[in-house]
Amino acid sequence: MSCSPEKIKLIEEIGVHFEKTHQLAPLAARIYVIMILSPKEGHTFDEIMTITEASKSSVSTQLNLLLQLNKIEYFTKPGDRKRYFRGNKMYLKNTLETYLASISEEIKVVEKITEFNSTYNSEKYKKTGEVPLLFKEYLLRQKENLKNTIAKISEIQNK
Amino acid sequence: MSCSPEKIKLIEEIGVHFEKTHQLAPLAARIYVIMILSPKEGHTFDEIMTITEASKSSVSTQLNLLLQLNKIEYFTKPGDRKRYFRGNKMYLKNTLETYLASISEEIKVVEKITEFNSTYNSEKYKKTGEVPLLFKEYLLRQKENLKNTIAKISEIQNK
DNA sequence: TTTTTGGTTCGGTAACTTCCGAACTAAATA
DNA sequence: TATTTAGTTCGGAAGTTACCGAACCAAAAA
Repeated sequence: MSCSPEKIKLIEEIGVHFEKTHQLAPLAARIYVIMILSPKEGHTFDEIMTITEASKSSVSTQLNLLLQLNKIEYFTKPGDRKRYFRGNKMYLKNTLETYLASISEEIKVVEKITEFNSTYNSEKYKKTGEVPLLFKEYLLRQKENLKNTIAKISEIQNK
Repeated sequence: MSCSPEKIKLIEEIGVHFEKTHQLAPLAARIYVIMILSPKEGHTFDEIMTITEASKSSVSTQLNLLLQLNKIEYFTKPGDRKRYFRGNKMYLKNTLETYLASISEEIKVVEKITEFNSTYNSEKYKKTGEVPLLFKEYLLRQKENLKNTIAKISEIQNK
């Protein structure tokens, strides 16, 4: 059940990326990558320990965190006490929904900034006013793009 | 030169947001917000110390970091040794360019994941293949959206 | 009933981040 | 020439994060 050198390399590489994009601890990010790069049969707790070379307690904590965040899921087999972990089937949709939430946040922030500047720094705002507007329009287009994509994915996954 | 309660509230509120979205230390994030919410005349080193209630050394370090990151700039007045700090006129454009870089990164990551899964987990990939494709299309549309917005902003700012 | 399996929980620690104070510097002023 | 101004730089303290080992627990197996 050990990993090919190629997979090990990807786990580290994409792991670093996921630390920032998903705001996860290094170990959690690596586990998440393993789940995404693994077949539907999933991995057991022990396999994850071996692949990550991390301790039992750390694996337990981070697995439970990922479960709670809905990034991974597990299934069991009859007459087998072990849990088999894999990426949540909805993980890309969940990712997009997280993006949607943060875009909405960002739109609010931009609105607060432009509102403040247009009332308290009006002479500054007059000169640069168009740029914040273009920025906001960009954010709104992106929000639409996200909503449409989420809708399309829902359509596929609910059929 | 002290701040209105409204501005103080915004500095903290948007500051927390900027810590994550711009990957800045708390103090750096707050200084950046101050710059964005301030008139074109900018603020001096001492004013920033008073508003943030931070030490000289911390303000110095974080100001230089923000300058290096091109998020803020300063100007001087003849016969006045002080520097006047303000948000970089290009800060929204710079923000979008950072977004563009990370989108391009993300596209690469998604490509690596789908490539790996389609060769090593082909049976898994067959069932979920459409979703990663939609995801990638979403990223490409977003990249276009970003590039167009950056172009529009450049047009305004270079005129 | 004892042991093994498949974990969880807790206390601590090592490493990293963030900030501060004190000493320093270079230019301007007295 | 001495002092003030406008910062910079360095060593370290305090707080936070990420991980580990050891003790623990509940269910199943021996």
